[in-house]
This record gives sequence, structure tokens and C-alpha cells, in this order.
Amino acid sequence: MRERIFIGVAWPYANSPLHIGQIAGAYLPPDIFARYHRMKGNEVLMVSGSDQHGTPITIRAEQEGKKPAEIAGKYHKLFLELWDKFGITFDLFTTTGTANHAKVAQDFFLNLLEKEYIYRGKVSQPFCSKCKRYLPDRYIEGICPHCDYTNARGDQCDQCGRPLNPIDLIEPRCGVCSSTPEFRESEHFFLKLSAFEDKLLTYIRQNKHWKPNVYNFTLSYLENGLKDRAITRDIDWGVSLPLEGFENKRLYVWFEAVIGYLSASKEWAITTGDSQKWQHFWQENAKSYYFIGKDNIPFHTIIWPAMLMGYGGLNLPFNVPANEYLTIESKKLSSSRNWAVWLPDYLSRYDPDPLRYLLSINMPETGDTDFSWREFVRRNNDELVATYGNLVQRVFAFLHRRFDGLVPLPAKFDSRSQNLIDRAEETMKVIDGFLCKCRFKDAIKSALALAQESNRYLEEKSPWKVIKQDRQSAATALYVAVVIISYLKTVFYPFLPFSSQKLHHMLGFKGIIEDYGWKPLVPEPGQKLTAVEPLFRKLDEELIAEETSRLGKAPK
RNA sequence: GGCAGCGUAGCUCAGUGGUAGAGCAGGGGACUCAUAAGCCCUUGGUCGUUGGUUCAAAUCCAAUCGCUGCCA
Repeated sequence: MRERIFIGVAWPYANSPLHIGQIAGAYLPPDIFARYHRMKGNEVLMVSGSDQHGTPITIRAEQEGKKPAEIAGKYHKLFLELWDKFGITFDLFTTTGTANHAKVAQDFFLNLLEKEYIYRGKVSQPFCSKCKRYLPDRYIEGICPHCDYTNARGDQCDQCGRPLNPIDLIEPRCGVCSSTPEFRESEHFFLKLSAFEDKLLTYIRQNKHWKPNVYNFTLSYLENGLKDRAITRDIDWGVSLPLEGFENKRLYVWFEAVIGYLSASKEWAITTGDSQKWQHFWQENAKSYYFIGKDNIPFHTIIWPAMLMGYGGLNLPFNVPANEYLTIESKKLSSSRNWAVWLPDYLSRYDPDPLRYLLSINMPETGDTDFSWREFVRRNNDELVATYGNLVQRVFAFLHRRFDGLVPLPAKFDSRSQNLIDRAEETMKVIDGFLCKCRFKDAIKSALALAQESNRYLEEKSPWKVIKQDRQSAATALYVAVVIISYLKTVFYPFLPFSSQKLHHMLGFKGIIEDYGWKPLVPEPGQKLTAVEPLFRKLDEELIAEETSRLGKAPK
């Protein structure tokens, strides 16, 4: 049966290029998932966009003496380029700066206001008299009232992970000049999160299939009780309020940005020519997945579901498979100290698939994992090149030399050959099971294990030896190998789309691999193989030192 | 000094109650179709330490040490 899969992906702040930590955490996993489901023939909608309204953008703009829109535009363009080169296949990657988004967000606001899930209230806002402005939440710091962390920010405590309001902070200070701000009272709007506690608890308890860290974090968070939060701010960069008398206020970014999932879906529907098509994913039978980093969990498992419950008639998240962090050479990534590998930089020197491979097989699914250039080179050379690439290479080269580059005609399979085919069939099922549960690491490991098993098979059959006495027996073994390679191109496709497409053509198939579906595609005997071309390039060990020395230095 | 995370083979990681695992690296071997790749065999760990719960703990609890990160 055809399923409908909605995939929401974290909205990156349009204020810096992306690094491989973000890719491993939030962007590669949904792409694997989306490609897999598309191949299965399911109806997939994967959306995200640049978050243009965050405080980081305003700050970056101030630093560079530019307008926020210029900064946002520049990075949005870069993101689109990266998705294309790295093969992240959004159905739509938009921005929070569109008129459509403003309209949808305002509608959401009015809907909740009408139902009294949003109410007016007075709030004391930190105003820095030295900087002469209201301070954005992220730009006020102080002591966390929950855990006594001394550098909590006004929106969230980095230590205990709880969202905060600026007024909660003990000994608040301005994040820019460190002076003590005064709190000025003004009228704002609050989201009545407290009204959703029971419904949320029931909802969370229905989701035992969530990852333990996501489930437990969310549950303990809820059990501590929810507080209503202000969703408007006295700033001028953002979505304005659809009410008279509030011209100087904007919707606050955490409330507005998550609505992007819905507004992007609506924008996508318009591009398909059927403007109601978004309903397939939001109001009908569909599963919604949200791929994010672990820092974003409460927004997607509590606040966004609460907002959706309030609005009514929209599907709640079915799963939020948040990932942990990627470290580099055992140290935490740091943009400011340039302890990072930037995706544009990587792509200027290397192919996308080797990085997709490493980040998949070493994905921070259940705990932090480490990236190092040594490991990158090793995985590429020992696994991609030596195990998978070489399997293809040896079979193709032999067929070109001794069988005119045609898929040979097999005789009846012996039990060893049949076992391998059965194993491939089984592997496909196993990977299918892993992928639909978002277990990417296990899935790609199974695929590699099939390639290893195929190398073993070839050794046992030794067609290069056997062909001297028994050409038919060699032909059968090589035919079986070609069949397995055809399985491999399919099961590796979600992870290594560029290589699989290439292999698809090398095997003599036409068109786009994805269209052939998640099923074995067996080449016909006599099918013409195209020229032999290595699937992956072996990497020089020298690059390890070269790349490692770039870490921590100012970029050129 | 505070808080958090982590401590399983030389390295990167699996493994949450029932006789310690994989890949790589190291050692040995047979082969030669292949990007000197692939295959077979093999060395190597009292699962940081101590105590507790249990018939049984890498796995649960407590303490302790060490490392890393953030902060002071």
C-alpha cells in the first residue's frame, strides 16, 4: 500500500555556511529516508527552508553593516547550491521570508487567539539603556533558575535544556555590553502551553517507538510542568502581527519558524498546480517525521505538537528522530574557532558520496560520534573502494575482457550461488526494516556486509581460474555477481545516490534509478555493460595531515 | 571549583542482566579477476576502579578516579 510520508527538516539560520555536524545531525538522515520512501513508491513531501528571522541574523547583519535581508539572501542561495551538490533532495526548500509564510503564520496566530490558546498579558522586557533597545532573548544572559547554570540565555538554558523567559534569569545582563538591563513593561501575547499538558502527556505516551533519548527527555520535561510563553517581541525584523495597534511587534521566531513546516507545504502545493495538495500530508492519513539536532527536541516534541493540537485538524509528529552531535578529532565543533569542516569547502575538493558514506555509517544516532580525516580516508579506501568499488571493478573488468562486456548466460545455480541470491534478498528485507525505523547505521552496515559476502563468493568460485576448463561455470558465477551488484546499487542508493546512479548506467540500465523502485532489478543475459569506470577514487593518505592542519585556523 | 557527557581489544565503534563483539591496524598463509584491491587463519580485552543488588552485571545502584566539553 502506498504510504504518505511528510518529512520536516530543521530550518537552518541563514547566517553561516553549513558544517558537517549539521549535515550528520539533521540533513543527511532525512534525505536517506526520503530517497528510500520515494523508491518504495511512497508519496513523500520533504520540506525545510532558511530561517531568516533569528536573532543571529540580525546580529550578523549588524556586524557586517548590512541589512538582515541581504545576509539571509546570501546564505539561502548558498544552501540551495549545497543541497544540489551534496544531493539533499528537498521537494521544497523555501525561507521564512515569503509572503506565504507570513500569511500562514498570521492565520495560525489568529486561530489560536480566537480559541484563547493565545492571550494578552503584560510582560517585562529587558531594555538595555546603554544599547538603547529591547534585548532579544538570546542576547540576555544570566543564571538559570532551574540548574543554577551561570551563562543561561534568555531563550533557553544550554545546560539543562529548558526553555526560559528573560524574566526568569537571575542576575540578568546584556549580552552585548554586560550592563544590567531594566525591565520595561509592555503588552505581549502568550501561548497557553499549560492548557495542553494532559493532552501532550497522553500523546507522548503513545509514542513509545521514539528514540529513548527523545522520549525520556520529553517526558521528564513534561512532568516538570509547562509554563506559558510569550510569542511576540519588540523588534522590527520578523513576521508582523495581524492586529492593529501592534505595529512595533513581531511574532517571536520560535513560534513562527515551526509554522514553516505547514507554510512550506502549502507553498509546495501551489507549485504542483494543486493548491490543496498539502492536505494529503496534513489532514489525511500520513506519517510526519521531523529530523533535527538534539538541541531542538522540545520545540518539536512539545511546543509544535501543542500548537498543532490548538489549531486542530492537522497531523501531529509521528516521530522525531533527533540525532546527537558529531565531534571532530574528539573535540566539539566550534564555528568561532573554526574547529569545523565546512560543507562548501569539502565539496570543493571531494565527491559527495564518500562523506555521505562516512556520516551514514558513523552517524550520531544514539550518542555522539567522532569525525576525523584519518577515519574518512580509511573508510573510503578500505570500505568504499576496496570492498564495494573493487567488487564491481573486478567483475566488470573480467566480463569486458572475457565476455565481450555482456551479462553472461547462467546455467542452473548450485546451492552456493542460490544461497548468495537468497542472502541478497534477505539483506534487502533487513535494510528495508532498518530504514523504515530510521536505523541508518545498521542499514548501511548490512549493505556493506552483502558486498563482503559477494567478494567471498567470488573467491570460492574463482571464475578466473575455472574459466580455463569450464567456461559455463565461470559464466554462472559472474552472472550471480552481476545480480548481486544490481541489488547493491539499489540498497546503497539512499546513502550513495551518485554512485548508484552511475552503477545503474554501467549495468546497462537507462534512466533514473529511483524510478525502478525498491526491488531487485536483474540484468538480462546479453545485456550490454557500459565501459568500466571506477565507482570511487582511492584517496591519498597525505590529505589527512593536510586537512587536519586546516582545523582551527582562520579560513582563507 | 560547578555542571554535563564519556570511559568495552593499539584505533573507530556495536553490545542495557545469562559463557566478551565487528571493522581497521599487527602476525601467518593460499591466490592473482581487480583501484598492490579481494579471500582464509591468527595475536590481542579480568568491559576505568572499588563496593552493593542478583542464582547471574560491561549491562542496575553507590562511591571513586580519569578524559572531554561548557562555565567560573
